[in-house]
Amino acid sequence: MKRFLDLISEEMKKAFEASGYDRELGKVTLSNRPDLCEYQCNGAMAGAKLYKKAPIMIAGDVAECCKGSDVFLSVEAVAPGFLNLKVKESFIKDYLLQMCQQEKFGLDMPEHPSRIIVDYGGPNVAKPLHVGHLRSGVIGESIKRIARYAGHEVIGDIHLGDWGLQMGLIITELKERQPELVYFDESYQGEYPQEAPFTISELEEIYPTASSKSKEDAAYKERAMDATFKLQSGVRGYRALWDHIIRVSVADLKKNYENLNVEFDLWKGESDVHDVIPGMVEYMKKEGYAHISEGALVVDVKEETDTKEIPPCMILKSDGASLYNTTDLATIMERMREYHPDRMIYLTDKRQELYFEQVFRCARKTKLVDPETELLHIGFGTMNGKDGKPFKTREGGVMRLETLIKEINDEMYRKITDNRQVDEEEARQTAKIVALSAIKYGDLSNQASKDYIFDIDKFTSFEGDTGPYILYTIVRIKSILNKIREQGGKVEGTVLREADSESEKALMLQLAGFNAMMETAYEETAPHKICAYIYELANAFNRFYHETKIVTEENEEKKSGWVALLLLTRDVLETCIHVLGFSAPERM
RNA sequence: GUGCGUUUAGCUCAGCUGGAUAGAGCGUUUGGCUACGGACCAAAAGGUCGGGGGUUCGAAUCCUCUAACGCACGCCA
Repeated sequence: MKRFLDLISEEMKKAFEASGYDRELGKVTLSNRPDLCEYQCNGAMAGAKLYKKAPIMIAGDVAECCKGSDVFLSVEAVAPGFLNLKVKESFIKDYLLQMCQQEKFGLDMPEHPSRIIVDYGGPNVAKPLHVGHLRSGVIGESIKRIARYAGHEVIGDIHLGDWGLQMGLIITELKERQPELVYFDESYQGEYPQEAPFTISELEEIYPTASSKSKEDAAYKERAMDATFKLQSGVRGYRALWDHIIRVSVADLKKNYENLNVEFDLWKGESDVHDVIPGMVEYMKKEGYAHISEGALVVDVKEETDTKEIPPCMILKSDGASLYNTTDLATIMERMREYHPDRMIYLTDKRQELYFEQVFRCARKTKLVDPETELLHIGFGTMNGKDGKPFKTREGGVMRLETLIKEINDEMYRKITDNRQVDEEEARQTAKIVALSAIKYGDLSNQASKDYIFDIDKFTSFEGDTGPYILYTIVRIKSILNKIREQGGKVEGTVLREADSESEKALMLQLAGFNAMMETAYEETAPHKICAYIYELANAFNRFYHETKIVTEENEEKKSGWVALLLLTRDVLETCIHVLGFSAPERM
C-alpha cells in the first residue's frame, strides 16, 4: 500500500505538471506549522529560479489547479511561496479503511526478503550479565523484530564468549579448590558425572577470583594458559568441565534474557569455529592475503581513499594464538556456508567501530563474503548514571543486570500499590510488565549511537515521554472498549467514519503515517523513530479522548465509528510496542 | 599526533535529510475532576541551535576554520 504522504505528493505533482511546471517540485512534507496547515509543499520556491518567476506566482498557479481535487480540502498559496495543504476527511477515511483491511496496516512486504543475521556481540559465559549487556539485548531484539515485521528472515545469534583464556582461568581455579575431582585425573576412562561440580553463583565468584589471581601470580597465569591449551586441544576431562560451565551459564543466561523478553535463535559461540580456524588461516596464507608483520599474521586492509590510518587486521598473534578477529572472521565464513545471509548486523559498544571496520574489510578482501553481502556494525553508546559517568552501583561497582531489573520492578510495584487496593499477585505481574516497558522505552527512545543517561526516576515515571505512559494509553483504550462491551455495545465489526473534529482528524492522520514510519525504522535500523511515533500517537489519542465522550454518545453510527478508531489505535500501538520488545497489561 | 563522535531551553532529548514563529518531556507558574481511568488535558514562561566565516532567495541542517568534552588508534574483547 502506498504511503499516505506519497499519495498526497502524487496529487501535488499532478497539479505542478498541469500548471506547466516540473512535477518533481510537488514533493509534500508534514507541516511544520500545524496551526496553519496539515501538510506543506515548498516546490514553488525551489522552482522560482528555474522559471524566473516569483514563487508566489507559481504557488498561485498550482493552488488554482488543485481546485476540485478529491484529496485536498484546501490548498493555499502563502507568501513567500508556500503551499499550505489540508486533506479531505473522506480521503483520510478511505486510506484508513484500506489500512484496516490489509495485512500489517498496509506495510508493503519486500519482493525478495533478505536473510539477516543479528549478532548480539556475545556476553561471556561464567560472568554475570551487567548493565553493559542491557543495550545490546534491548536494541538487538528490537532490530530483529522490526526486520521480521518488515518481512525479512532474521536469525538472532547471541554469540557467546566461551573459548578464551577465561575458560582456562575457571578450570585452573577449580583445580586449586578441588584437585580430587575426577576431571583432573588424566588416567580416568569412565563416564563423567551428569551434575556440574559448581552452581552458577559459585561460577560467578570463581571467575573474578581467578582473574585477579592471574594478574598477580605469573605461575598461576601460566597454569591457566596451559589449561586453556589443554581444553582447546581436546583433553577429555577439560572438555567435560567446559560442557558443565557452558550448561550452567547458558541456563542462567536464558533465565535473565527471558526476563528481558529477549530471545535468540542460535546460542553459538566462539568455540563453534575453533575447528575451522586452521583451514581459514591456511587459505588466507595460500591466497597471499595474509603476511607476517612484527611477528604476527596480518591482512592489510587500508585503502587508497582513506583519510585516516587503518591498521592491518590481525589474524594470528605472534605466539600463533588466535584472537577475537580470528573467531569473528571464521564465524563470518561459517555463517556464509551455513546460512548464506544477505546481511549481518553486529551490535556492540561503539568503541569497537574501528575494529569492525578492519574485520569487515578483511572479510571482503579475502572473499569470505560475497561482494553484495552487507556487513553492518551498530555501535551503541554508553549507559550513564545521572552524573553523566558510566552507570555504577552506589558502592561504585558494576551493577548486575538482575539487580537493576529488580530495583525497577520494586519501584514499579510500589507505585502501582501506592494508595490503592490491588491483588498482590496481579500487582507483581503488572509491575514486571510496566517495568520492562520503562527500561526498554527509556533505552530505545534515544538514538542508539549516543550515550544516554539512565535515570530510573524518569523512566519509571508514568508521565511524559515514557514507556508507562504508552502502556497507560493502551490500557485506557482497552478499558473503554470493555465498558462498551459491558453495556452491550458493538465493538467488533465497527467501521470508521469521517472525522468530525480537529482532534479526531489529527489522530487519523497520525495513524495514516504508520507504514511510512515503519519502513523508515527498518531502513535506518532506528527503533527510536518508532518511539517518537507512538508517543505522538498516544498524545493525539489522549487529546481526542479528552474532548470526546464515547461511551455515552447516543448517535450509534458516530459511536460505532469511534469504536473502530479506538480499535485501530490500540492495534497500531500494540504492534509498535511489540516490535520494540515489550507488551501491555490488561489493567494497570 | 591522526581519525571519529558530541555540543539545541535550568535538566534529559527530538528536529521528518535546506523552508514560515527551532519542537517535546521533566522542572517552574496557571486553569480544568457530579472520572467512558485526572497515571490525563489545556495554557504560560524559558533558546545568540558551542563560536567565526562561507554557499543559498532561505542554514540547527551543506562547506570551511576554530573551541570544549568524549572515544578509538597491531598482538584485549
